[in-house]
Amino acid sequence: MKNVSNSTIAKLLHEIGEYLAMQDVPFKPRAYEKAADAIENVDDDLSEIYKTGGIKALENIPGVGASIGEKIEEFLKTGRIAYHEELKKKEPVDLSGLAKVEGLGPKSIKHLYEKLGVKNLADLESAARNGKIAKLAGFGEKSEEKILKGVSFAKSYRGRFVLGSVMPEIRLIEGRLQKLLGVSNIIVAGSVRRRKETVGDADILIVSKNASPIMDSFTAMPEVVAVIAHGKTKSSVKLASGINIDLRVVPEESYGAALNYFTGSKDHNVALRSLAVKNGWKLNEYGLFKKQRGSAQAWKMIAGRTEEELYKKFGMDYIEPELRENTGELEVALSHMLPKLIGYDDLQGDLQVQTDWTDGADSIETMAKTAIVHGLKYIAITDHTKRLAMTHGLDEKRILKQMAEIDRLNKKFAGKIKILKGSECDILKDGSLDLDDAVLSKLDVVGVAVHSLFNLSREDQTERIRRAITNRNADILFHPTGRIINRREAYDVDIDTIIGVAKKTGTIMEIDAFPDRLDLKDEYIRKCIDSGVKMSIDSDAHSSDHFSCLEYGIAQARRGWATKESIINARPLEKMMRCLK
DNA sequence: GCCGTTTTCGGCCCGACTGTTTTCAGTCG
Repeated sequence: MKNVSNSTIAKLLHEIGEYLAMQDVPFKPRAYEKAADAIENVDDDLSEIYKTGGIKALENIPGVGASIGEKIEEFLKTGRIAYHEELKKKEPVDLSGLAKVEGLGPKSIKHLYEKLGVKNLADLESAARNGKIAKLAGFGEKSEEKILKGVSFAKSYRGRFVLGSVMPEIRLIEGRLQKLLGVSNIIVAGSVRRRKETVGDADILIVSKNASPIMDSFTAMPEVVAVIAHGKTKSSVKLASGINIDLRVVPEESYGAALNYFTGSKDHNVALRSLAVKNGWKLNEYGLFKKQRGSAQAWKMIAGRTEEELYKKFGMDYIEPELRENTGELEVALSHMLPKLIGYDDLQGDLQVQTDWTDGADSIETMAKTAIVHGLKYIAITDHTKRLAMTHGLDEKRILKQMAEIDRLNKKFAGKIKILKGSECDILKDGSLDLDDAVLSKLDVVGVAVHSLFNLSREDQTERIRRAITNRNADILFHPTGRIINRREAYDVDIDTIIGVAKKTGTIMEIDAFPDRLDLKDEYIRKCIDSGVKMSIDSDAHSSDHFSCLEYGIAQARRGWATKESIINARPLEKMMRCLK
C-alpha cells in the first residue's frame, strides 16, 4: 500500500517522456506518460509484482511493454535508470518544477535552457525579470509577463485540491453564471462531476446562443486573478484560491456529446471513441457521427443531444459519471449489468459523530438537532476514548455518564431522531481495545480506529487491526487505512487480509466521508463489495456543519460501485442494527 | 514505445486558443 517506489518510478518515466518530447521524438513521449500514469494507479508495490511474477508480470500493466518493463526492472535492482540519467545529462533542468509554470511545455523549456541557460524556477524568474525572455525568438512581451505570473503561482501552490474544499466556490460560480442572460443550461463537468477525491480544475459547460457577453462576465469575476484564455467558445481563468476554471459554450444539439467529452475521464473517452471507430462511427465533442452512404466526406450526426441518447446508441446502459474511469464500466454497461448506485438521498443515519464531550465543537443535543435538519433518522455518538488524551478521550466512567445523557435526550427527541450510544474506541498497539469489554458491550455501535503508531510494519499493523476487529464488540472499522489526502499516506496494512477478516467476523468497513479522508478509497470499496463485506458511510462530524460531508462519502461509495444494499446506514434503524454484531 | 476482433506492422485524439507570426508552433485538456 505504501508505493514509495511506484511513485518514484512513475516520476522517472514521466520525466523520460518529457525529455523525449523536448527532442521532438514522435509517439514515445505519450508511451512513457501512459505507462507512468498506469503505474501511479497500480495498487500493489511494483517490487512485489516483480518478485512474484518477474518482468512478465510488469508487462501486464497496461502501457508497459518490453522496453519499459526492463527499465522498471533496472530500477528495482539498482535504484536508477541509466536511460533517464543519460537524457538528464543533455538537459540538466528541473523538469517537474519548470513544467508547473502555466504555458511552459517541453519545447519552451528546452529553448529557454539552450538560449538562456534556464535550469530551474529561480533562473526562469531572473531571466524574465531582466527582460531576456521577451527578446528571444518565438517569445515576446506577453510570454514574459505570463511566465512571471506563472512562476509566482508555481511557487505558491502545488498539486490538486481536495474536492470538498473547492466545491463551495465552484457551486457559487455555477450559480452566478446560471443567472446570466442567455444561459439556457449549465453544468459542471470534468473530474468535479465524476466526484474525484481531488481535482485540478473545474470545467463548466454552458448552452447559449450568445456566448461573448457570458465570456466577458466570466473573465471579469472578482475571484479571477489571471485570464489564461478568452475566446468565443472557450475561456479559462485562475482564481485567487489557486484553482483554474474553464468555461465552454456548446450548441444545444451537441450538449450531450460535449458533456460526455468534457466529463471524461480521458481513459473512458478513449475507450468509447475506439468503440465508435469499430462501429464505423466517429465520436467527438460535437456528436456521434455516421458516414453518409455514397459520400466520401459527409458525416451525419446520429446522437449527441443528450448523454442518455449517446450511450443508448452504443447499445449500453447510461453510465453514471462516478463510474467513468474505464475500469470495466463500458463492458458491464454493454451487458446491461451496471449496479444501481446508492443515491445522494439514500442515507438514513450517520454512525460516526463526535461531540464536545471530546474534540467535537457542539453538544450531543445540537448535533441531533442538526442531523434532523439533514433528514437523518438516527446518529451514533462516537467520541474518542481515553488513550487519545489530547482530545480528553472518554474513560469507562465518563462514557457511562454520556450514555445516561443520551437516554435523557432520546426521550426529548422521541419520534424525531434516535441517538445511538457509541464510541470511536482506540485500537492499542497490540490490537486490544481502549475500553473494557464490559462497557463496550453496553453500547449500540462500537467503532474502532487506529490513531497512533502509523509506522508499524505491514505484518504488525495488519495483525493489530485483525485482532481489534475480531473483538466481538467491534462493529465498525473506522477510517480503515488512516490516510489524509495530500498530507499523510495510508499506514502500511494488508487490506485484502483485513477485508477477509471483516467478512469472517461480520465487521463493517467504514467509508469516512470527511473530505480529506474518504477512507476507504474507491478501489477498496469495490473489493469489499466483491467480498460481500458491508460498509457504512459516516460523516466523522466534529461540528454541526459537518453533516454536509456525507455527500462526499456517498460520492466515494458510488465511485466504488456501491449499491444501497452494501451500505448499512441506508437502511432503517432496526434493519441497520441487525447488521451489527 | 505500445498495441492488436484492423495482430507482428502501422497507427497513435484532435480542436481551441495564444502569441508571435504573416501561416504556424506550442500548449492544454
